[in-house]
Amino acid sequence: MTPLKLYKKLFSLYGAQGWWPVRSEHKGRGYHPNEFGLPKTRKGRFEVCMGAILTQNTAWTQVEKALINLFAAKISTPEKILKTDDKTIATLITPAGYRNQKTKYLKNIAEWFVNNSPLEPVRSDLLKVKGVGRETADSILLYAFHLPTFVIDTYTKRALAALKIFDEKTPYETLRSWFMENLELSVPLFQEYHALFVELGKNKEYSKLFP
DNA sequence: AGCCAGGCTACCG
DNA sequence: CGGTAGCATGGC
Repeated sequence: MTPLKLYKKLFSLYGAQGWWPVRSEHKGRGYHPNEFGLPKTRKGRFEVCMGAILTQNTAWTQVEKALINLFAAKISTPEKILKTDDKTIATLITPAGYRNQKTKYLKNIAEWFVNNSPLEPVRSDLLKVKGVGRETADSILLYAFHLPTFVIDTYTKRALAALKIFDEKTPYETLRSWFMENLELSVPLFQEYHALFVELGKNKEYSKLFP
C-alpha cells in the first residue's frame, strides 16, 4: 500500500473534508470543503495557531467553545493574548481543558507569532516554543501558513497500524518522512489527507481500509 | 461510570 | 534514546 493509494481509498470513502475550520474568515461557518486558500489574513492565521494549541488531546467541539469565548471577549490577536491576564484567559478557554497549561502555551505561541509571522516560519523555530510539539507545529505550518508539511496524529498512527504498515510506536518523524518522501509536496493534498485520517478515526472505521 | 478527545512537558531509567 | 505521570473538561 503506497501513500497515494491509501489517500485515494480514504477520499473515496469520505470525500472532501474542508479542514481546518477558520471562523473569522468564513462567516463563522467552520469547515470550508474544497477551499484551500484560507486563512488569508493575519487574524485568520493566528486563529489557526490558537486552535492548534487548544485542540491538543481535546475534541474540536470543545475547542470551538473556547474560541467563541475568546472572540466574544475581543481576544483574537496575539497582542491581545499577551496583554490579557492568565486568569481571564484560563476562564475563557475552560471548555477545552488543561486551561492553565494552555493559557501559557497560548502566550508562548502569541509571542512567537509577533516575532516571526512577517517572515516565513521555520519548523525548528516553532518546535522551540514551549507547548508546541511536532503535531502542533506541523498543523500550524500546514493550515495557517500553507507550507507542505505532513501532520501525524493518533488516528494516523492507528490507521497505519491497522494496515500493518508501521506499528503504533513508530517515531513521528519516521511516519512523516514516509508520506513526504512518497507524495508530491502539495498543501491541498496534505491538508485533505490529514483530515481524512481524522474522519476515519472519529468513525473508527479502520476495517474499511481493507479490500 | 469509565474511557476517550485532532498532545506536550518534565522527568525517569 | 524510549516510557510514563500529570494536565482538565465534556460527551458518550
